[in-house]
Amino acid sequence: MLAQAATNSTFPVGALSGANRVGVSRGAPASFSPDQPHQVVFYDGNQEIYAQGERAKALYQVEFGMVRLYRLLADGRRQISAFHVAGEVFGFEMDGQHHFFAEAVGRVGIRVFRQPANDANWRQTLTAALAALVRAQEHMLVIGRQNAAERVAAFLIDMQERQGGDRHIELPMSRNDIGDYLGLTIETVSRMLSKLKANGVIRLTNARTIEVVDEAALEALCE
Amino acid sequence: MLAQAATNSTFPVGALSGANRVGVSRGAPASFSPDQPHQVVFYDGNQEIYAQGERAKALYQVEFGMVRLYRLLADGRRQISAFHVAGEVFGFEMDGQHHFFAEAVGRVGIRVFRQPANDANWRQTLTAALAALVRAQEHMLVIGRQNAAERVAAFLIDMQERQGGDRHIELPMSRNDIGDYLGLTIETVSRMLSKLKANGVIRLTNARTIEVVDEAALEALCE
DNA sequence: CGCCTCATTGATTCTACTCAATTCGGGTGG
DNA sequence: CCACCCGAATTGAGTAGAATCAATGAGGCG
Repeated sequence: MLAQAATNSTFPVGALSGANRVGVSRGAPASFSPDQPHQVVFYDGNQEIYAQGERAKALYQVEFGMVRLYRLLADGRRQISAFHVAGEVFGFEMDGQHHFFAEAVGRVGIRVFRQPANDANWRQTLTAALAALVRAQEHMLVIGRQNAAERVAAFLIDMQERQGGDRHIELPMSRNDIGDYLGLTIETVSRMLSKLKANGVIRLTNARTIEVVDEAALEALCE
Repeated sequence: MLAQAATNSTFPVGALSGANRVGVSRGAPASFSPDQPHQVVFYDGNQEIYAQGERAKALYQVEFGMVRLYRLLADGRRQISAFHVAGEVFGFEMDGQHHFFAEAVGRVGIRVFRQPANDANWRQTLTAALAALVRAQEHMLVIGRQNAAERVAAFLIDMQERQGGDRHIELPMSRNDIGDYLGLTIETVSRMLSKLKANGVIRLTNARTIEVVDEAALEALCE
């Protein structure tokens, strides 16, 4: 498990705000701190946080870094349903079981809340769950009805917003992850990024660092 | 709005159970009845229950019939994020606003709960929200990573389970709805159904009534 | 320095979309 | 009752877009 260390600082709210492109303010919970001693656990990149089918025993809040949630088909096809960044809560269960895999994308710090949803923290839990639900439903629109270029553009804008709106975006995840999130192959993701670059919409400092040059053009791609 | 009539019967729990194909028991709430006088409202087919951006003022539980939730892109492309059947709760809001459209598929009865989530009903609300979340995440796997045949097969199995597992399935929605749910065109949906029919997997009594002949073959398509 | 993984680019294939033409079924009115 | 009409569904032909297969390039690390 490799779970290391444990601090107990007050939760620093991630500086994540701003409305997304379809006019929904993301509503990450301002804080999430049930009255219990909780701890921060660290994971290295690609480490498993929990597995599908595993007995759920806690909720998790990202402290720093990024987490991916995904499911697999029998033949190995993978769909990443969400990336979670600082401040976001994940690990909701139904029937006491996790229905997805959760893994660290890079090194990540996770605050663990071992007590289940109860009368004291229900509101925070519900708020976090609804945020995840709205996000999931919005993502369905992207993967169900947008073409490759639009998906990549939507992804970049989403990442940009979640990193504070700066023109320089850091992509902690691989092309493979992006593909599995957008329902595309890694080649198509790469091609679309190259096209955006060729059209002067973005600049690729390196494979994992992107600068948005023409934000309007990027947004236009999202309809 | 056309909202008609109002009864006040005790809620009859829909006979909806059974694990879905990926081993998740669907967890529709056994009941949902905050201690308030609530009423059943009836809608005709294609009537709007609420609109995107509309101020949210209630939660809704399907009494009978079917409801579709969807979003639109600027150019009219539509993604249906969920169909809801008897017993299921929808209409969760964030920031006091609905983020989706809700419409009756055919004639439908809806129990309306006007009071917001509170200390008395938080558990039921959370359970319903988590059920919707798990469903949404599972549907992402279908539209993100499965081909047309697999999507249609998954849809049929899902409908079958939600109607009690009988071999005879009633599809209250149009091919257009199915397409917008699965991220396919109506022609592709039709072709896949024809292919399943040609292969002896299903029988089409009429366009809206399907009999599952070879359940194993259907499930095999879902991986 | 060389290896290994990740990313990019190219050539080709194939799935699902688009456009178009029937067909089917349900409802209406003569 | 039957003919007609209209929207929904099916079927067909051709095309476009993303997947696949394959080769090359760029970093990062021992």
